[in-house]
Amino acid sequence: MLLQNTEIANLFDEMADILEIKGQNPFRVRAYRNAARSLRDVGRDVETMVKKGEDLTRIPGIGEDLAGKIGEVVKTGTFSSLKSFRKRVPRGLVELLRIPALGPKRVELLHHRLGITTVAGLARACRAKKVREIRGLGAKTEEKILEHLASREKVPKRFKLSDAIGFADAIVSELGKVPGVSAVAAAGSLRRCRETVGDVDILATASSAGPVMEAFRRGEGVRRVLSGGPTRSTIVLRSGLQVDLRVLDPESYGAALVYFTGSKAHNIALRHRAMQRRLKINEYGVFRGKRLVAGKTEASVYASVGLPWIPPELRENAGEIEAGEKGKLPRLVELADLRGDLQAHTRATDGRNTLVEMAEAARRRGFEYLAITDHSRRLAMTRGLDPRRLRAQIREIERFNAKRSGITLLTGIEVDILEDGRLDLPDDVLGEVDVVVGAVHSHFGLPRRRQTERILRAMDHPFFTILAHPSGRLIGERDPCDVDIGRVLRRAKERGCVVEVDAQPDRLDLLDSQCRMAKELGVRIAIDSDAHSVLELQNLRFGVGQARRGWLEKGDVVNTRPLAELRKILRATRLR
DNA sequence: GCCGTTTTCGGCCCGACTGTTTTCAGTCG
Repeated sequence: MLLQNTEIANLFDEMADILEIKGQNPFRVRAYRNAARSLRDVGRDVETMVKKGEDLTRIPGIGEDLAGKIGEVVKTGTFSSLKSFRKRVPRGLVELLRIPALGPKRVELLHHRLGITTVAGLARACRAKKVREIRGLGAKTEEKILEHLASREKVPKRFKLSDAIGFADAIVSELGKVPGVSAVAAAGSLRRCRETVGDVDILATASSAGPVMEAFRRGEGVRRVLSGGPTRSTIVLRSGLQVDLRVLDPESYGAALVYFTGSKAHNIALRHRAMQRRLKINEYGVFRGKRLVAGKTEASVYASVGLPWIPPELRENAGEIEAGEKGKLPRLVELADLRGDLQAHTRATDGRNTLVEMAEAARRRGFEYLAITDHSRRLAMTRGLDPRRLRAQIREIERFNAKRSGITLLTGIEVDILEDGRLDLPDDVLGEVDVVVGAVHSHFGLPRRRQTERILRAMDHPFFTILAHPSGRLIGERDPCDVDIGRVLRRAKERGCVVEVDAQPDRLDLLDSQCRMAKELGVRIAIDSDAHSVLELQNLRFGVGQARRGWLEKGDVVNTRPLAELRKILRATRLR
């Protein structure tokens, strides 16, 4: 759905890179970058908008000119001014911009003075110590480039949210013990619950910055210190994760938290509002002239520009500011709202705990219900259930529920959606369980039309309850299937079935933008752990984060309902 | 190249750190 947007955004980013290297008007460069970001965030397919003749200039950052260029891309796959600029700038130069310490000025310098046009050429020049001879560059820069080129294969570019949170929590807890520290918190994309995190930003307030900076740079697991000033330091952990620490005055804490939580686009929009009110926002506070007027808390910063506090997950400049202005911010779903979980596995297939262990872990979490949804026979490597074994499990669950142990198990199955859209078990046995979770586990590469029809057909099955991990992506490993998610969600609405946010940290599927689309369509959502062990019930926090990024409220999520109400919803999904 | 309670021209977010400089440009977030 939004593939086309991303492709156009990539072309605009490339144009911005080229213009930057050519030393063009920086504001023109920024216009392309803003437009690219806007396209990625807009949540509507611009290709469709173009074909329907809709007005693209209503998208923020898109004016007459760029609207025309988008039209050109939809028609031809590219736009003519990009093509002519590409001829004037060797393609390799754009790649050089990705190297730390190299920006447009230095790339142009390297090109102009040393004739460098490729990464390989740059590496040769560095080894021959030619780069340090250029005025404005030096030996340190040369070494930094070589070091980066040597290590860039080894280090993953972005970290999964769950991994980054682990590292961040450890550092926050260590820094909290340093004498004189009054507050420590992780900000950045981690706080916004982005599915992956490029680096971690940590803020601290302290009576004196020295000791906390010292503790940070000497901390456990620090591979190297990239920079270290009196108020800011950057380190790289052995895992390759980069972490920034900023130490501030308590009076600035809220302003700094806003600033370093981002997103960048959200902050820019806030500063625009501040400018209109003749205020200035920076990481130290909100200022009228030189006078500090707010900044101790986040709420004070937002209040200074006439807004309520905005939850971090919404801070993407994707409508949250307008919603805040009108008092229409969503009351986002919270982890504590969940009363149960509708996808979990046991040792019957590929889970690591028994049905009773899973039930007790869910009860300890305070859950009222848990659906047991092991795999179906098609997934042979998990020893998927055939009708006989599924019926045996149903009996086992009935016996468990008869004991009234403080939690109710729902019977279920995660049934494979076959290549042609049929389900992997016969209708009669599917009719015997409470929850039929349909999932694609094979033929991920079908062309869009067939993949979409396959899922639609499966959802039309009379006993279909929940569509599991609809895109099938595995973060960093497998791209999403080519599915028309808009069609799938519209059908789910008509059909009355539920669509899942799978909370596994490498799935987080539905994607955030798709959650928002689902909400707008009024599709019912389940946030499921997809736990394969008792520990993995904790995944739910990531699913809730994803749902919050998609603006979902308690009322949108079926497993916030008490059991009796949930049962009604489940029964209503059955077409016979 | 975008945008508008500063409205069709003239602005455009802003501060920290590094490396190279000898007072600052470039990069980064």
